[in-house]
Amino acid sequence: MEREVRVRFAPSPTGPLHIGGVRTALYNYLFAKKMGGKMLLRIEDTDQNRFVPGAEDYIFQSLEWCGIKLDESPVHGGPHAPYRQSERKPMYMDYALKLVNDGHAYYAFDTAEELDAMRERLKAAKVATPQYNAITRNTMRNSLTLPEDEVKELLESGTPYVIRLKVPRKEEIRLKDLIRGWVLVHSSSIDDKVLMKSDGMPTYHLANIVDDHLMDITHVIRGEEWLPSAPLHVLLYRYLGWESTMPEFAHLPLLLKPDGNGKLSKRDGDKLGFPVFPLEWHDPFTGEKSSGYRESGYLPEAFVNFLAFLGWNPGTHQEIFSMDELAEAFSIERIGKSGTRFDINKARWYNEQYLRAKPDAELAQYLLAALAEHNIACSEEKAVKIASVMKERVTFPQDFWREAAYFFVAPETYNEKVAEKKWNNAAVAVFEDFKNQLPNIQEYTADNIKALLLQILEQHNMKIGQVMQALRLALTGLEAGPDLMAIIEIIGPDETAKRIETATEKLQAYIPS
RNA sequence: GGCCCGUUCGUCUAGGGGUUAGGACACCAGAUUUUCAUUCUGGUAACAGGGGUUCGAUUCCCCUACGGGCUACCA
Repeated sequence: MEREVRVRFAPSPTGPLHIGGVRTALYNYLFAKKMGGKMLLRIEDTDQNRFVPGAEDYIFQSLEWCGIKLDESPVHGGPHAPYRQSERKPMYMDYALKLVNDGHAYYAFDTAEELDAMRERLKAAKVATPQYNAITRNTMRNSLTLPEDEVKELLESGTPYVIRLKVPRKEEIRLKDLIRGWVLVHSSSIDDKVLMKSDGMPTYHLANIVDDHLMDITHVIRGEEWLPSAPLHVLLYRYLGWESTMPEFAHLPLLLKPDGNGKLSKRDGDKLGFPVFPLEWHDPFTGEKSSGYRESGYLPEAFVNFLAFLGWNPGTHQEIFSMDELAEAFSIERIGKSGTRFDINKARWYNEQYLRAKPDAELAQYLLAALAEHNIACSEEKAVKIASVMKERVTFPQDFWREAAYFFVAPETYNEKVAEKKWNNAAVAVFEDFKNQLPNIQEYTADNIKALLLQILEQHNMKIGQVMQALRLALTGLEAGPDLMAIIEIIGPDETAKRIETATEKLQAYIPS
C-alpha cells in the first residue's frame, strides 16, 4: 500500500527562522515536490514562555520569499486544522492519559527543587548520567512510588504534576534513518521524558508524535539535533499503537560556522560577517536589528540554489538549478552525512550567476529604483545601457547604483594615484581637442567616439594607452570601470565636455612641471 | 563526563577494493583588454592516524584522535 507522501516543517515561533531552518524547510519541500506529495507547516508553540511576537509571520514571509509553497498551514488551512499546537492543546491529554492507563507513563509531582536535589545527589555519587529514569524514579514522588489514594488526593487537590514516559530499563531501540542507516540506542540512556507539562501543555516529544500521526506524516525530515531523541519518539509510536504507520526519519547534518566551531545559530546574528537570517529581523524586545539575505541583495533563486547545495548534491557537475530542477533531481539518499561549514563566498558567486542570467531590461529596474530614491531622472533606455555594461561586474542589485553613480553624478574627488601617474599636459591637450570635436560626431556611438579619439591621438603622435587612464579619471574619478567609450556614449557629449573641463581645473596641481 | 553522529583539496563535494582520486567556490599564473572586472587557458591543493581483512585499501572492519549534536516541565 503506497501512502501519499506527506512531510511537515515544524518550527517554533521563538524568533526569526534561521538559515539552517530554511534549509530544512527547503529539503522537505523538494522531497514533497519530487514525490508528488504534500508539505505542511505546523507551528510548535507549546512553550508559551518563549513566544516572540512577529516570529510566526516572519516564518511565513521567509518561506514565501524562497518560493517554498505550503499545502497546509495555519494560514493556508487544511484538513488537519488547527496547525498551531497551542490551538490543539485539548487533544494531547487524552493520549497522555492513555499511556498512563496502559502503564507506559505516570504522574510525577516532584518540584523543581526536588529535581535539582536529585541531580546534585547523583552527581555527588559520581553517576555518569544523572537523570530521571528507571532507577531514580523509585526515589521520587510519583504515581509509581506513592500510594494510590495519595496520588488521587494530590490530583484532586490540584497539585501541579507532569506526566512522564516510563522508559523501560533494558531495551535496545532500533531506528532506521534514511541518511545514516540503522541507529541503535539502549533505553538506559534515555530518561523518563516529560510528556505533559504542569501547565497542561504537551512537550515537543508528545506533541510532535501525536500531530505527525494525526496529520498522516510519512517522512520526518529534520535537523540532526533531534537524532538523540528519535529513539524516544519510536517508543512513543510503539506505546501509542502507531508503529505500523510510523513515519520514516531523515536527520539532516547541521550547518556549522565557517570555522567549523559549533553549529550556526540565531545568536550569531551578524557576528560572522554574513546574515544568518533570510530576511532582516527586528528583535521586538531588544530593538536589535539583524540583516537578512533579501535585504543584502541576494536573489531568492540564488539563495535557494546555494542552500540546496549545502549538504546535498545531484551527483552531476551541474551547479545552477532552478527550484523545479532541484525538486526533479532531489533525493534523500544524496544528502551528505557530515556537518557542513558555511561559506558565504559561494553564495556571492551564485548571486552573480543569477544576476547575469537576467535580461538587461530587468536589471535596469534595480537601477531605476535606486535612482528614484535619489530623485534622479533617467530614461528606461539609458538605464538598460548602464545595466548592460555593469552586469558583468556586480554581485548585488544595489551595485548598479553603488558602483555606477558616476553615470549620473560628476566626480567630486579623483583617485590620487592615477592623477599623479597619468595626468599631464600631453593628455590634457588631447582632451581639449577631443572635447571640442565631440559635437561633430554624426552618430554618437561608442565606436565613433573611439574613432575620433584615435584620430586626435594620431595628430598628437600618441597612443591610446597613454591617455585612457587619465580620461577615465577625468570622467569618473576612478581607476577602474567598464568600457570608457561606452561611458562617454551614455553620459553624452555635453556632460563629457563639462567633466573634462572640471578635471582640467581641479587636477592642475598634478601636472608634472 | 555519558550517549549518539560524523571525518576526501582552505570550503562545498563526486567517487569507490586496482582511478593520473573528478567537479565547483576561493586562490595563483598566463592570454585577451584602454583600466578593473568578465571571459578563456593552465596551476597549487585532499582520502585524519594506527591496526586488521585482502594479491591489492582512500574505499570493508576495529581502535585512537579530532569535530559536531544531545544530555530541561526548550524546541
